[in-house]
Amino acid sequence: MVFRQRLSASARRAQLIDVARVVFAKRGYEAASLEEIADRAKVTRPVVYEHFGGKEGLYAVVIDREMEYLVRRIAEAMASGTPRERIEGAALAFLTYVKDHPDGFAVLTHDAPATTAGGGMSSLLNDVAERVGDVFIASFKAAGYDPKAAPIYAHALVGMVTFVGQWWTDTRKPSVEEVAAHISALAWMGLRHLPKKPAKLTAKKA
Amino acid sequence: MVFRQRLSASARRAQLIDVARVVFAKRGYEAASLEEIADRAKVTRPVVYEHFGGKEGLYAVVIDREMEYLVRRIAEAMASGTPRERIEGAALAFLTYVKDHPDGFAVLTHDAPATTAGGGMSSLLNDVAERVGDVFIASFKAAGYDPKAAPIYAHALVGMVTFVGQWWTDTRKPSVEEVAAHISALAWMGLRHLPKKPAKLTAKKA
DNA sequence: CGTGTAACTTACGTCACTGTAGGTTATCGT
DNA sequence: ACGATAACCTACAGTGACGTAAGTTACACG
Repeated sequence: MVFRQRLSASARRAQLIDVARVVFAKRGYEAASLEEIADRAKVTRPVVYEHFGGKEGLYAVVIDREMEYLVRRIAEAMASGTPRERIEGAALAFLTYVKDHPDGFAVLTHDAPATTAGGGMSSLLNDVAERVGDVFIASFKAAGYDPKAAPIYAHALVGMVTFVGQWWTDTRKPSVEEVAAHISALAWMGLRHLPKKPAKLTAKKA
Repeated sequence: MVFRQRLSASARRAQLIDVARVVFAKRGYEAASLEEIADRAKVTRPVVYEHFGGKEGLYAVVIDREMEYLVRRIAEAMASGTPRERIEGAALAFLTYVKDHPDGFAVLTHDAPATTAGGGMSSLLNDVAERVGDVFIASFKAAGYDPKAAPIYAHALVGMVTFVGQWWTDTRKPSVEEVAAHISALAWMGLRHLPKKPAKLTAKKA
């Protein structure tokens, strides 16, 4: 006979969010079922409805938490330093997130539910790219580049690190520092001037 | 009273594939229903089962067709020329595909069904990146680079163009040639040596 | 030591979709 | 013109998930 522990509202809420993140990561939004989430939390479905109103509500909370965290980390990494250091820092921050929060990353890469009837599905990471784009616009103006091109580069960089992150999740072979060095070398120097062995960035504190 | 045209087996098959691509593009695999596909084709569900055995079978055919086409186009674009021309050609080929076959592209970017119980979901474009990686390994060896890093760059480039392609699908503002010029400039020269206005590649015949 | 409230469960109704069995109609070849 | 066959449809059974109503149990607090 298992002890069916009875948790406080906030504790159960937190636990459900954790469990939901895992399930959404594994199955994607559509294929995930509240049944599985409730089962894993050793609870029945009505509990989930009580706390989050339904599947969409729970998903929204998970997403919001994850986006918040990721964007904050990237923003911190790009807050100071030379342009090159910002790029490398952002790449490292992103890949570190991929390493330390694989489930969260998986949720962000999977399809979001089709909310608005009009368009298709939007990758959550598009939002991240847009925020990066805002940062780029300022830099582009300052450097005399066409600010209309900024979104292109922002999305390109986010796409780079996202795709590499997905690949790295499977292989896990080179360290994130090494991978980040390669990526930022590509982004900064280009294939034309690629160094034989990119120098790793010294790890940041915290 | 609408003429319920009776088609030959192969014609109906072709039509169903076309319709299915649109529906899978809009809804993603999980949320797509054979019901909607059959309705749009002015047919009832059993017809679909007769031809493809079910949802997975139909999806498999759509995917196979699309992958085949995309990979062929990229391979052609990377078949000859200087390294830089190959990069730019590949980017342009990819973006042209995005422009001319938005539904196919959407299908490829959406989640694939979780076939194997073990892992998560695999983006279809990972396969594309792997094939590009094979091409890169040869070039890397020839140029004296570590071939183990080749997959990183391959995935980075595919991710770049994929993400930008997704963004471009929404905005449709700069022409694909312009976008391809920006992307290949980034990939080749890097942010460090970015030109003020990347030169467009002359359009290829056919 | 009761008692009220928060946490949780059992039970139910509904819906959308899948997959299949068996019957119906158009159309092609002769 | 008329059968044979391919193309198609109606109808049904089953499944899994969503969402809700009403009842039950554990725990805090006077």
